[in-house]
Amino acid sequence: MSYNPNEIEAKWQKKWDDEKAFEPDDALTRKKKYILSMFPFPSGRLHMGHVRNYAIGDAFARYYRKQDFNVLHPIGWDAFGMPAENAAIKHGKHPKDWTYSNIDYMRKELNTLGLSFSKTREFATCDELYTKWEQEFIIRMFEEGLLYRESTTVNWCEDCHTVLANEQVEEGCCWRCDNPVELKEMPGYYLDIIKYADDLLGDLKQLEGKWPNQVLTMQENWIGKSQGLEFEFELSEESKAKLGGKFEKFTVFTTRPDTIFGVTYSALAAEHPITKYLLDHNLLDNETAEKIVTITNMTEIERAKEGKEGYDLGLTVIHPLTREEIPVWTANFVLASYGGGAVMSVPAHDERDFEFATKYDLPIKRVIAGGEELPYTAEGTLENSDMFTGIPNVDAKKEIISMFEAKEVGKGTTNYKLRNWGISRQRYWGAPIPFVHCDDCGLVAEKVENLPIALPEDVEITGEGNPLENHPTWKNCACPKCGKDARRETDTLDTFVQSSWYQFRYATNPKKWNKVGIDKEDANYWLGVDQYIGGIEHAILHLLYARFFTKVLRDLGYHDIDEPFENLLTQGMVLMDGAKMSKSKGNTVDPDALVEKYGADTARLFTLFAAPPAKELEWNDSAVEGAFRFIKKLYDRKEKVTGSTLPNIDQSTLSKESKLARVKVYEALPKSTDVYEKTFAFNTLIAACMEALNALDKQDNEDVWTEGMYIMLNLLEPIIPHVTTELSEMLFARENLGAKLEVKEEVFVQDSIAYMVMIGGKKRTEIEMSPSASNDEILTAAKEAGAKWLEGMTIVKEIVVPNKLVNLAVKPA
RNA sequence: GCGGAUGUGGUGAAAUUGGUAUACACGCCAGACUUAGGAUCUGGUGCUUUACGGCGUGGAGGUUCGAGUCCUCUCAUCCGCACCA
Repeated sequence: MSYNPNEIEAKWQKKWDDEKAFEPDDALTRKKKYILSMFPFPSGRLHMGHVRNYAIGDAFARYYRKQDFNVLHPIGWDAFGMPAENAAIKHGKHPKDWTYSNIDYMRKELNTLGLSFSKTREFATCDELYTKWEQEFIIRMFEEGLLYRESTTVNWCEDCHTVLANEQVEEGCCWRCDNPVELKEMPGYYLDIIKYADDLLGDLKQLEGKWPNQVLTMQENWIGKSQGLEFEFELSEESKAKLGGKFEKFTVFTTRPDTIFGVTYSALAAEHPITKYLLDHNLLDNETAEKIVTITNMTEIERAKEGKEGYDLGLTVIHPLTREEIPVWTANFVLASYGGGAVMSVPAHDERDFEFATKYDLPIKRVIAGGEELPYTAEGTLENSDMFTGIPNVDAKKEIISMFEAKEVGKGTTNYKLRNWGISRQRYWGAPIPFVHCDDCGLVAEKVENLPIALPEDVEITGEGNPLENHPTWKNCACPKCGKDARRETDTLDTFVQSSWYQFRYATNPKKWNKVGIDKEDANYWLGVDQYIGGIEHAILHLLYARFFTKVLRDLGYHDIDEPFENLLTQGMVLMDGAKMSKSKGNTVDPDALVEKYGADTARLFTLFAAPPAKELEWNDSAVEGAFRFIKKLYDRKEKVTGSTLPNIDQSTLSKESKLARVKVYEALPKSTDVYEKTFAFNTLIAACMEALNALDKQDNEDVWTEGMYIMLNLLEPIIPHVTTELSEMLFARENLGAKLEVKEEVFVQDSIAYMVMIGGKKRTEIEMSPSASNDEILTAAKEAGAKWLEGMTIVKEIVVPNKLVNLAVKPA
């Protein structure tokens, strides 16, 4: 019978379902592995990126099950988000219906791939039961002061009609729709991720060697910790008067306190309160005021393109050490969002300040010796710095900070580039933020017993405004505190909140899902995820938020885990003709069609064979054919197997070809361990199996065939589970799939060993030696064989590498 | 600018970590079988040279008996961050 993938695959998928073959043990006693591929957004159809992601995860899960681990390998749906609303606008379908019907369809697609998911732990993040617990966490965070509401400048995407977190802005554009982001002043909810910045940064060390360096560095840069001095510039008496006595001073932050004697001006952001005051009270000439307003309306990216711009504000401050009067400017490169929106400017030792000072003819004062040219930003010794002159700048940093602290006019501080996480979205299809606005009590958290605060279903999704805001009655409620009429918050949570704790939800036994959000014992047993697999695009977004949530939930007592994902594998993209597959480019391959034509095993084999998982995978139709051919060949060779268990083979009776076949088979075996536990190079494991099959084909010993297939089917089961299980059942009653296989060293013992003979560093000839030959015998034979090349030469050095080669270093005699 | 990675046949890629470079697969070439072949099977396939040989892992040096692998410099490509004071 020839290979019929569809029949075989349907048969085993049903059997696995019936047997509930992939449910983890409820008893948390065995050693465990938690294997997780990032869950999909239910967009409607699976794409090849999903196939790759889940094929990799499934191989790990199946491998560790074979090693007797209690394996948790769950799947679910990251189900809230914009596309559901967009679909509603376009097709008039309710986001909820759209989402759940997509889930049903994609679940079927995943089923046809034969993935070994636990089916009892599946959930969608839009399930009300999931929302319920998430809202509880949010309320707890509010109670702990980790969550707050404030009105500030936010990133606004007009296309998506919502606010975006800093992490969701890529080169000034929306991460989802690529629309340029605008700045807007509006209230929002924030999680104090900065409070955890040090923890998030420090624990990256734990992940070294287990996460890709690239991701670790990206997170480190994103957190952007820098240490320096914070101090205050006191305004001159004249300036205080000009500002109506509203301001006495302002705070600046610098990482270069060692250059403080070189300060020749100070610069404020256009959004700085003092700049604002001057604008609001018409204290600037019209032209300057207009220009500053223009700057305020520009994004940071636009400002950067614009070049350095600034205006003298007509104010002065007193230098804290020299007591000199220094002019105050506003400058477009001073960021309102960092370090208080004000800087001390040292043009001699900072490139930006230098450029600015040169443009506006401001004084430049050198205070660090070294190099000819200014600005000089490297290390050196202080000059023109009063009592600190002559001190190396590295030491001066510390001394100057100490001096400020002693005088109580400043202090050493740490600043982060990381901004607090804005989690509110002005959209319908998300988890409602469980707060209430009361005229008397202010912002009040909903009572936990009232959770979940569910979305109303009778909404009109038009794309205009926030449907919750527009709903006639939903937002009316009683204040949880005083009982008076109050208004429900109509913002919903960022979808990244859901994906920040889903790994704990899977770990919680579904029997407890009604009672708890996260079960501590379950979480402590299953977490961290032993192998997490997903796209590099989440290097900062999801992976940073999930790390943050893990630490917060730990501190709130839900579990004791520090890091959610122990090992991270970032898979490469699937490409076609060098470009990412996408509907708009029309260069997609439909997984359904692929499975239909070749079967899931071929789809899986190809994606794992064509490139190592971290690299990009270039689609290649003929290579898919090649994968299919290999499986067919494997299937056809069932005829060669005569035994039904692992045979005992007398090595001495075998032909050279049979011996070689055994060597190839037993080389593939340890490769498997290596690949799953160290290198993740599935392509090399598959290649090793192909070599073994090729070598088996060159001989005809039945026992060697039986042994070879017994082992190979075991090794290939995590990759091509259907055909291997089918063959294993036919040939070995599935005994080999769970068998503990061990390398038989005698297989590698050779009758004779081929030594390469190198003379003068070049490969010249080969000699056959008995394994028992001494170094002297080998050398003698080598010299004899290489006599032709040794003529007229003196041997300087003789090297024998056991079982490998002889190298004779020579020079002309 | 800062940071991270990657450079090996026509292509995707290997190389037990310093020991026969190009395994495995795709493609290509030749042959077999076939009414036919875009099916299947067999063999070949780094470059160069008539040959002996020579040259080959982005480039240039170095260490070593021996370097894709280690060191120094350099070039190119990709990715991330980007006025963070």
